[in-house]
Amino acid sequence: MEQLWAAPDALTVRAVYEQVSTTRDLAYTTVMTVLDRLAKKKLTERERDGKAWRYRAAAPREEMAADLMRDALDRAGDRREALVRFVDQVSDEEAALLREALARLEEREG
Amino acid sequence: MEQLWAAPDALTVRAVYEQVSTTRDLAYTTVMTVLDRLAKKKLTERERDGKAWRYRAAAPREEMAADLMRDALDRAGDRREALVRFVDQVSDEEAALLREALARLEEREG
DNA sequence: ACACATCTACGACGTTGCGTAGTAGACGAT
DNA sequence: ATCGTCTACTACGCAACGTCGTAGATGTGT
Repeated sequence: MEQLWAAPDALTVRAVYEQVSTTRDLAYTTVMTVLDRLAKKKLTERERDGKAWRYRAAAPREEMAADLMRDALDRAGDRREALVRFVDQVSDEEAALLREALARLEEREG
Repeated sequence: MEQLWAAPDALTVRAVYEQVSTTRDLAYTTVMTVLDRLAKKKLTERERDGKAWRYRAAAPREEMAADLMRDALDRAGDRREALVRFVDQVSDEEAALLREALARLEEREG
């Protein structure tokens, strides 16, 4: 159900429901429950808008992916080894992106 | 239950059980079931040894971590963005390890 | 004021994965 | 024959998840 995050931001339940309805046949309440549960898990934030709530992804997809990568790395034991294996798996393009990201980091940190 | 992988390799159920018993109070059959389930999920391989099976981790902890990192990255949408965020989260030491791993990769690939 | 639509809150049900464990059956050793 | 050791199969409780229904509050049109 995470593809709700593909939408821009701060949507009302109704809006998400309409959106989702185009591809899946779900009840309005189902969408609501999911949104609520995600909010409870802090994966989503919500703010009042009159009677209704507006939900917004607490963090973009990319941040979530990064968090998951961190979690995975933390379970590794030998982080060096894990990182080596990771870059081994990665495509050339991704390796280039990684180098780029690291370069940018270095530059920022001085 | 994954800390069974801390052990070296190719252990019989009995051996794993003995090992685990030192820190946790589990039934022999419990260990067996867990091993069996892990085997079904291909996280472990087994080979006959007389009547019994010997189990071996299909991949070391670090490989598993690397796989998880890959999975996370694949769910990112914008991989560049995800990698940037990832290196942002990472400690200095880990960033260094990453650079090292990338350097090694480059060297190997030419 | 009343009916109707729209929301939220809360509970419920089935499925799945997991940790734990018991029982049954096979087989070798004593 | 009886034990001990193994595997295979089944089961139970629990949590998470996807799905949804019902109840109650509140706003809107006539």
